[in-house]
Amino acid sequence: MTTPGRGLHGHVLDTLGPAITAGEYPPGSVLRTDELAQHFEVSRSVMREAVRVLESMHLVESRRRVGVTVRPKTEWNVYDPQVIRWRLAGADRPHQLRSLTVLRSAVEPAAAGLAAKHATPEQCAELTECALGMVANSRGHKLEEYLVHDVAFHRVILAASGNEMFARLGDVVAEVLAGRTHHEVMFEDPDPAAVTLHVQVAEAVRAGDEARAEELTRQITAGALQELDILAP
Amino acid sequence: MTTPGRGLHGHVLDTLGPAITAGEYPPGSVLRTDELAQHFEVSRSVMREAVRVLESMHLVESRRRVGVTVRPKTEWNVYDPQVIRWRLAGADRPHQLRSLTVLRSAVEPAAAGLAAKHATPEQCAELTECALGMVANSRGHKLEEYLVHDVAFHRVILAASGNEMFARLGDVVAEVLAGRTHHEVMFEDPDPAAVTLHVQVAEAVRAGDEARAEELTRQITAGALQELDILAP
DNA sequence: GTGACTTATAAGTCTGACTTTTTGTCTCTG
DNA sequence: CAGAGACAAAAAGTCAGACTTATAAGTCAC
Repeated sequence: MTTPGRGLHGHVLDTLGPAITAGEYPPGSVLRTDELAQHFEVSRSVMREAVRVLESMHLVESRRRVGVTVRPKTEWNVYDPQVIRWRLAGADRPHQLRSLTVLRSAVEPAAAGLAAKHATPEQCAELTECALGMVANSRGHKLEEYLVHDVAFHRVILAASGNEMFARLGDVVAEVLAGRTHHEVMFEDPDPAAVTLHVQVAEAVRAGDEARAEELTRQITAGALQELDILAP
Repeated sequence: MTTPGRGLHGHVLDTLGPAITAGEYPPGSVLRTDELAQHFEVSRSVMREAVRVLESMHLVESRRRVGVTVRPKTEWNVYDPQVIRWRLAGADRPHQLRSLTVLRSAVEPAAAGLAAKHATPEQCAELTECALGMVANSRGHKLEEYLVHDVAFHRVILAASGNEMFARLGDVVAEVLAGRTHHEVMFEDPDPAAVTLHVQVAEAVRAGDEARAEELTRQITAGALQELDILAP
């Protein structure tokens, strides 16, 4: 996670960003730099820096004589980790979680397949270690410990794929998994079948069995999707 | 494409961004705001805005008493369209194209499957229109016209999936397809088999045949991957 | 060598004046 | 009355300079 509030402009972003991504300002809304600066009690320079950042995320557009206009949702940089975090913290958290889970379902099987081809011995070892950690914490309401190993497992898979675009989705997957454990209904121990699947994926990757690693991971993500459908049909 | 050079800080970014993403400044390199401002002949306020943007892309980190340090590649926001564009324009263009093509291969089949479920009649119509446009321009060195329809086709698929994360990859796919036509070896007419596949995908989506749309799209992206392997084994 | 103190440094912040672009309006003319 | 052109106002953009703050690094006593 990046350091939040590193400076005044960071504080402004921590308020404005969530507000915009939450849809508090409908698309086309016009903000004025000076007014915002007054409202947040910062200088115009600081406010301008904040606006520049929002602009780089395509959340707003700054035009002379007009002001800072909010862009429609369809133009936002929805892959920006900061934007993802803001949206996960806001009202459309469920919708965002669903989008990300669908993305996961597409990416992770492919990543697992590549990992079976490219994973280093170290990564294989790490993978089995994570899987064992999941097994060890799969019973007795040790959800937090389980989560740590689950996140680590998927991070290793994504990194071992050798594709940097996949690797950078590690944070996203972490958010989704953490969200599931912390905010959704997850009082019970994790599904034993899912735990077994993770162990098997680790085996398949170690064995270099591309097709099997992909298929098993597909089953894992299918489970995650199913879980969503049960919670919010 | 976003408007380039919208203001002085934009011009600075157009130079600094490509330089950093091209690896001209190795990770850990320290830049100083004042020096940069002098070098680009802009005021410090402008330079600071540019640095803030680079910081939001995780390309650099600004710390007091130290300066602006370049972050390692692994921390960059590689999904930022701007970063993608910079890297595609630079030296590791081939590497970047490969990464994006692999991402495509994971995402597009899934998107096509969802599109078969969710596409509106209008989107289906648009899709067949695009496919027909591809057929019409598949012979006689009309590569530009073909590209336009090809890009439109994949954009519609991604949008029709109903998943906003998928939809926002439209620009990425457009870049990849354009790159293939413009910069890689592509003197001949497109592969007739690929053209046929597109027509069939349009049919499958219209028919609501999820599995078939997914499988056919998988064949399309597999072809794109194979193409890469031929060009750069 | 270790710890506390000092200092130099570069980012961070604020302010006020000035410039530039753009849009809405107003008028002039056909 | 409509269209073209001139005008004025508004808001972002730019700049320069002074000041503050955090902190890495060096210094000195112990």
